[in-house]
Amino acid sequence: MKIATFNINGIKARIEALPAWLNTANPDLVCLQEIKSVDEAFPREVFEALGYQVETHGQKGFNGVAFMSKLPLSDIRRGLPGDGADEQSRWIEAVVDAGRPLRVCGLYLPNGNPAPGPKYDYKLAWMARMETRVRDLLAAEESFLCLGDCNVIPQAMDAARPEVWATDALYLPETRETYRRMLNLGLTDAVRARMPGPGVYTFWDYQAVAWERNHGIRIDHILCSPQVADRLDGVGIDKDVRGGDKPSDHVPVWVDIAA
DNA sequence: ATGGTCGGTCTCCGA
Repeated sequence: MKIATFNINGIKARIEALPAWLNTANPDLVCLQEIKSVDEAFPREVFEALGYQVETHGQKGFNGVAFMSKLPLSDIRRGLPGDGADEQSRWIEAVVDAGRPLRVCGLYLPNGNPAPGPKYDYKLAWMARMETRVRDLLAAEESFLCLGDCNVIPQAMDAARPEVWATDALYLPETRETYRRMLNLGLTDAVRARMPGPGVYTFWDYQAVAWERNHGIRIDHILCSPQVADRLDGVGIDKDVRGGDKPSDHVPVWVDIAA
């Protein structure tokens, strides 16, 4: 079973590149971030025609997450628990039925810049809520994945030029400590486990010819529960997508899970 | 050399 994450940076802008990648990569399930669309305006027919069930959790203008799945989904939940006043669409969760149930959490962790400030406070509070959800799922001993744009550069080796990110919300010590504490509960970073760095990136800025100079960072992550880590058959980063026509600034990251 | 690029949108804000 192939499960992927892809920050598409706008569904309207990616209406050609996303189907092209789906046809080539053929994932069973993909978690999308930054759909930048309300649910009613999402062009679901395009993807249903390719055999995908589409489940969106959008909002106007910014953010927004979604699932596209060729396998049946159940228990679909929208929104990260823990703050009823949070109106940002950054979390979607479902159980995918592939012989045995696997819970999939698609996430778009807040960017947090500028730091310090209210946006950084929101990032840290959001991470605390995510940790609570992860603790609950671990306690239940469920098979689950958390995957998406985590907006965290875990280590210096995950940036081509770490010095540039020294004061950035994606790399501040408190960001990395908070993220690491969550992983240390028992989650496996699938890409790091199978692709030891340095030089493994998932994002290249549109600015400053970052792609041409390979000035990338690794911020799109797939975190596996212990039960899923045992079934990890392969991981990949579809880096070539960044060099295609009208690319997103992120590329797809995927895992292959044994049946 | 304090710039540069995208996407979505009440032409600036978020990344």
